[in-house]
Amino acid sequence: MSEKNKSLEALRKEIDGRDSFRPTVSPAVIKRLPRYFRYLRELIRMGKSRVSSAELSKMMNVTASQIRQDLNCFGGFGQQGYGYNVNYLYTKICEILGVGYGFRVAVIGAGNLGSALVRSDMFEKRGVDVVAMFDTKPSVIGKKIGNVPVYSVDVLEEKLREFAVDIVILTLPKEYAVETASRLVHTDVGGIWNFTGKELELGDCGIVVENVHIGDSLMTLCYEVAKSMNEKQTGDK
Amino acid sequence: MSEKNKSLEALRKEIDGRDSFRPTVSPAVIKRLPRYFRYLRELIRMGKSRVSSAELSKMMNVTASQIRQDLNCFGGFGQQGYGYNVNYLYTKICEILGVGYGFRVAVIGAGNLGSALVRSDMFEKRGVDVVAMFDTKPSVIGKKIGNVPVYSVDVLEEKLREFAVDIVILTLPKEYAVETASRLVHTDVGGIWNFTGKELELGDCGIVVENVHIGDSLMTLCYEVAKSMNEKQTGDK
DNA sequence: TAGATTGTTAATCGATTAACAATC
DNA sequence: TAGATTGTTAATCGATTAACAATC
Repeated sequence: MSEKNKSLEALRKEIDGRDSFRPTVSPAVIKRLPRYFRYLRELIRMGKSRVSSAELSKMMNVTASQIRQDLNCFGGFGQQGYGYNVNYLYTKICEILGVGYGFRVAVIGAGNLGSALVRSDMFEKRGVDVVAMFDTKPSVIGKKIGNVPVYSVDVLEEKLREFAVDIVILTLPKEYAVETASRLVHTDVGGIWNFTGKELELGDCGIVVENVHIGDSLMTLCYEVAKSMNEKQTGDK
Repeated sequence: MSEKNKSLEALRKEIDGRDSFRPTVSPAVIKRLPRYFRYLRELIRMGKSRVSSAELSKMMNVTASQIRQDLNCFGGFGQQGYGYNVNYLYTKICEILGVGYGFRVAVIGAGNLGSALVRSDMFEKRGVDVVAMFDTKPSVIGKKIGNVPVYSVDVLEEKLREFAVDIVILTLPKEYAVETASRLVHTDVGGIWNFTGKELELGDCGIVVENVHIGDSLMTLCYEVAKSMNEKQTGDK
């Protein structure tokens, strides 16, 4: 952090009376953070220890200006004349994103999608532990899916408490989305990763919701493909 | 379409010499179209035949202004004093997005994710046909996964031609992403829905790419959860 | 006709880019 | 020191919202 930032921070503390402080960062920036995370991992894998915003911008196909602007929202992670230390920057991005915070997740719905997610390396890569799954089907209850035990949804609240679950992943049919979410409101769960297709609006109940619609991405692709076919046909572009 | 728009369209044709014309619509609008698609379906399911931008805005948690602005990018689908006819609007959105165009897709990589996608109702809902899967594992080649036959990647080009595949879904390990994509460049495939984690940059080869990173969405959720925990702890907000 | 609601323009807001002084 | 590259401000660009005239 630069000297200037330090004094600004000090000033803020006086006004604010708090030590820990996360400045409000624009949603556009936050949505880009995981991408930095991925590319920094890649750089580490490649054995690079140093990177400039110009290099990174070429890799990521964005402007160097945007990279510097984005990173600066969280502090001065670079050094003039040198660039960014890859490992340090990676550590910082991890801190910001809560990687290695040890978040504990449970999956409700042990169907195709839920099972596929659990069997992937997605969670491990991000320092997130999958501790339990839940389903209603007797044939899966008591079994394990990729090392994760499956419980009956009847014991949901109990097990969530037992495992100190932070985040719940909903991969059950959309019909059950709302009732399940309302059960979660009375637990200590802090976030819902919602694949049900039913967009949840939990208001100000202390649970953060991320609604996922994979199909939307397919549709925008279809739009682009249709457009490109049209252009080819009409000899355009 | 209003009278005014009609004459503008006529004027454009003169300048332009073409009949079919898709105006350039901003990416922000395009990304919102699938959401309109979903909510219109919901309205149809509910038996509503008419909706105003104000009603829809309440349902979708966006401004009525945005809805009118968005829809108008593609033509005047509404009627002053009345609102929008749900079925007509749905038809139009479907046309724009290529739903019912009969896109044919193939999945390369019959692992957990590929299988889960194929077994979901996502494609059916959007009028997309899954015609083939490909893998290298002898144990799955020749089998069917949810009605879809699995072929060896050795016969990829041949089968893509045979089935007239428009879009390929990549659900194989990221190591094979680039080599597989380069094979696709020499086929008639128009789009790639890429789940490999390796971001593909195919440049101007006529193939549209949509890179999907589900994990990114998990990470932004983690960010928000961490922030919210912090705020609770510091008694903030 | 009166009421309602769109289509559309103009105003605002936010996000990106360019530029350069600060500084390592 | 000179060269490189950040941090940061100012300029530009794009997207959203507000407002209202057009019109069903």
